[in-house]
Amino acid sequence: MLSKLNAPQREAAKYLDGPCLVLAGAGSGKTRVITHKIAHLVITCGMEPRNIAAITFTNKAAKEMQERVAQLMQGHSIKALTVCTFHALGVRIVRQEAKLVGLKPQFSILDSSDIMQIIAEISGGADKATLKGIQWAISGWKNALIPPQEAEKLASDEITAAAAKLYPAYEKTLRAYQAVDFDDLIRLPVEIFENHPEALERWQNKLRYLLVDEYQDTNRAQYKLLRLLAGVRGAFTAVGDDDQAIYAWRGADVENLNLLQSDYPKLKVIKLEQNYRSTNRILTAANTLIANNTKLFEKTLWSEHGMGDPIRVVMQRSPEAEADWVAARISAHRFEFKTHYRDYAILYRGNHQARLIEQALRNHKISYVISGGQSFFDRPEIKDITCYLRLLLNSDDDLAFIRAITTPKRGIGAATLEALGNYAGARHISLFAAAHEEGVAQHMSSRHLESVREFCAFINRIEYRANREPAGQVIHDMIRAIGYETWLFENCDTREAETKWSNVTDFSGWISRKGEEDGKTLIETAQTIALISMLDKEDDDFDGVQLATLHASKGLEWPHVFLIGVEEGLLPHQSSIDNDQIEEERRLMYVGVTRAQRSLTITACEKRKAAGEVRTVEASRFIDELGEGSLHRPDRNAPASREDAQARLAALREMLGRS
DNA sequence: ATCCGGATAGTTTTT
DNA sequence: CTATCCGGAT
Repeated sequence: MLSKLNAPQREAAKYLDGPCLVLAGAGSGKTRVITHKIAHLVITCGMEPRNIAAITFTNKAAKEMQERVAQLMQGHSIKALTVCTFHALGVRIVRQEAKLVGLKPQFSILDSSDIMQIIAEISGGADKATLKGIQWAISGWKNALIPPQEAEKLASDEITAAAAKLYPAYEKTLRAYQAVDFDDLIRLPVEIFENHPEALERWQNKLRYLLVDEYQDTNRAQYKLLRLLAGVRGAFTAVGDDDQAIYAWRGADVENLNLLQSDYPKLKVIKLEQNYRSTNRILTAANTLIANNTKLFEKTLWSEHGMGDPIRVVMQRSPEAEADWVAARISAHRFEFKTHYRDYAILYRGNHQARLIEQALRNHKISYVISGGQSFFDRPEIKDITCYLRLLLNSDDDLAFIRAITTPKRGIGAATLEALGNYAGARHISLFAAAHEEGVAQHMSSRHLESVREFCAFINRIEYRANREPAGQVIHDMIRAIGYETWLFENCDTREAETKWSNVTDFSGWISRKGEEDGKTLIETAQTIALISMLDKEDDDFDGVQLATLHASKGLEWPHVFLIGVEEGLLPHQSSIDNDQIEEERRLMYVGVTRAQRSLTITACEKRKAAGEVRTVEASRFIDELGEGSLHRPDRNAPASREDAQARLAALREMLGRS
């Protein structure tokens, strides 16, 4: 079973005598260790899959893990195995134990735009930046398990003071809507387990072995949850890499690595240093770079892939020249080495850098894909539909009620909703419930009340069907009944409406399929969508150069990587220089460098526009920190090398051939 | 509802 | 400086 692992990997997969921390360097096969450990637990140790949970941070990682376990354990049913994100596990816990925290099992999960809306309402019209700051502060407190009373003491500036003041009202509003935010999905399980030992025991008994991926990204609340679930037995394996901790700014606490050691003195620490991804030249540079950080655990990556080519460091005059150079180089390189566009990635510090690159790639007729961007579920047309689903699940969800009842327009306007809202507020009930009461008739015209009640009756009818009939049929009928398609084409220009409508049909088709696969009703299917960020319709076979921020590149790899804008002020970013956060920036650089399998090209500009004026900028200190021995710095003024000349000729030929 | 002008910020982002 | 966002005015 474990024969395909190297020695430390095998040790990590087999070790079951207590808590285990696997320090898995970049490209060292951490997913392999996790999947093999699961297989080992089930096949060799006879453990039930239902008692094992593997926890990841992203849906993508969860999905990959699931596929790889399935592949590894063909012939074993792993249906009951838990492979999900922290938040998905949180949802399961809170849904099952909902009444312990005063929620109904079908509570709504609000996304960040819903939350902005709530904060805007309870703060009584602050500007957008302030709203964001407040949301940020409250989220931070929740992730650090700081209750409202304590938050007040911690408030240091105007915004955090405002946030602390609004925190209780914010919580109250969420509860009134029978809703939770993402942070609650971690915080509430912790609260449940701390206050209800019997619930904790139930879950400890169910999840007897835990595997945590990307452990360095955990925040306080997540660590607490892990510790509660693992209990005194400490039956868990945490896999992570302190050198790839790049999310401190959103609450991830590398200190959790230290805590693991102090909380579990018997912690077994296993290092994975053999890399299966990159050439030794790249690894040496990465090792040399990261040695500049003060470190908890020393690691030295090595591989059997030979020395490889030196890292190419190229200076350009301007960001425009840089973008053009990279595009030209990829074009030539692909032609010369008969590679595919998908073998290349261009990585950068900030999203704005993608613009020039996109332009240059278009000029060179190079196809590309940008990772990140707006998630499918954030699109307005999809939110319109999901609000109907939220309302079907939870009629107390006033945000969903308002959006659904006004989209498409059905003659219910602000005045009617305000009257309904006032009545509901006075009686401490939801808008939906208020519409059903007799008393509300005195606050609005019968014509308006009639429309509201008609809408509610419609929702009730759909809800009845959503609990019984196949998901696909009900959602299809619902979308048709509300006249969404017609409304789209009346309110957008044709092109836009077509795109939006196609997104809606994609969505409804996806719900259909999902419902069919799991043999579930619309109600049951709808419960699972809040946490899914993308429809997995990423075409793996699309041949395009990958554009990604360094953050988004973590966990991915490409044969040829271009790291652009490697300048003081950008990478490391100026604000990180100012705030003494160079080490995190260095880890970001480290992540970028270790994405490359065969070749790495680093570019920097001599001049860059900042705040309007063109400034002379310096190459990043991180370039020097890679070690001169790993680098090749072609002199811009020297005659082009034979290789370069050939490449250029090849590119030229290709362009001529195409046009 | 829609358009225009002024103000404002211009890291990283998943769930 | 410039893109975006918000608010005010039509």
